[in-house]
Amino acid sequence: MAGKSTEPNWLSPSEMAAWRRYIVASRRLLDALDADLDSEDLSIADYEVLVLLSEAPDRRMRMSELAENGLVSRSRLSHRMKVMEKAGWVKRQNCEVDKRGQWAVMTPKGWQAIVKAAPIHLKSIRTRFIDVLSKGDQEAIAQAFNKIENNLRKEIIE
Amino acid sequence: MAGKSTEPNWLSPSEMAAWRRYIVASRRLLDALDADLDSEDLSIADYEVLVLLSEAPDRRMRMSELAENGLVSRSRLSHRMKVMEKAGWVKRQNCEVDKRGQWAVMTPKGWQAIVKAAPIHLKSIRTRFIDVLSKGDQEAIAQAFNKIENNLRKEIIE
DNA sequence: TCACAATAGTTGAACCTTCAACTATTTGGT
DNA sequence: ACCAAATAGTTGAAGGTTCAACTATTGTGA
Repeated sequence: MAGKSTEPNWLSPSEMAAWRRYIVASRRLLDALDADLDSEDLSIADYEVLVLLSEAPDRRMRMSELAENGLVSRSRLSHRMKVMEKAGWVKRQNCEVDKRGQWAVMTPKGWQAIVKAAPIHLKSIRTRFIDVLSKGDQEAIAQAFNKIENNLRKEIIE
Repeated sequence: MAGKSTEPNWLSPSEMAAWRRYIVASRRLLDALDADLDSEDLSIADYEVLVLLSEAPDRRMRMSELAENGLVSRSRLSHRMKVMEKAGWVKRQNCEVDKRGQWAVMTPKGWQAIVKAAPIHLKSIRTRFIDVLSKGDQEAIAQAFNKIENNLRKEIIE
């Protein structure tokens, strides 16, 4: 541990390359995926909420569980839910077991929306991500981001 | 090309793993990096604008060039600039050569802000990304995301 | 030179997200 | 049983982003 903690420990050129390419390409990629869903009037965020509900038993989930699995704040989900409810994709129901709670329930219309959007989004992921990469690339990414996530998770616990 | 175009071409488990880990870890990573800059009252977006300016000749750049290099819309940059100008980090100057144009100029205060924030952000990138990965991981990421970006770029031209 | 298209940049409105404060209910300790 | 703390969820305000419309200037071709 030589050197003052305030001295920047600059990235080497190859480290910088990895970081920069990751950041720049990721931003473009996400923008493209979002744009691909424009035709369905869905954002990626809303799409993901619908996917989570579609996979849940009875296509419903408690608000807080949905927020956690979707990696969004409760507040954000609450606001979003109001919009999605108005669009007719979901509705909310009181939870009998825990009277503080709410169920987020997917409606038939929500199901239709996701069934219609899924092939588009899937194709989008394929053409922009999966099909561009070799099997080896994919494995390397899975492994690398697994490490990154474990490392982040570790920090929360400490 | 067998099958109707509307039939989802589902991802295989290993493809899904690569995609999911990438998306989930990326979101967490970006959140963590943003949180690390909270102490400096900077968002990553603003930090990046300041870095671009700090590296430019005379620490100034035309608005449209700044927008393009920073991967943000002109409108967004314009709005952001107003806030950053109020914070004293940048100022705007008329461009004599092109009278439609504006220079975004970094102020000494802006320079100080970035000098102070850089070690923090760098350390953040190191501990959460670079140092977690092997040299091989880093190379694989650089290569993979290079492919992704080239593929995206290709599409724009077509 | 004139007219028309393209470019630089800004603006306001609509929309989305964050943050802190709030209500209501449940849990845990004594 | 009681009370304090924790949890579920919502809300409004403040701030950020997007979108389309707008002004001003520059480039281009006849």
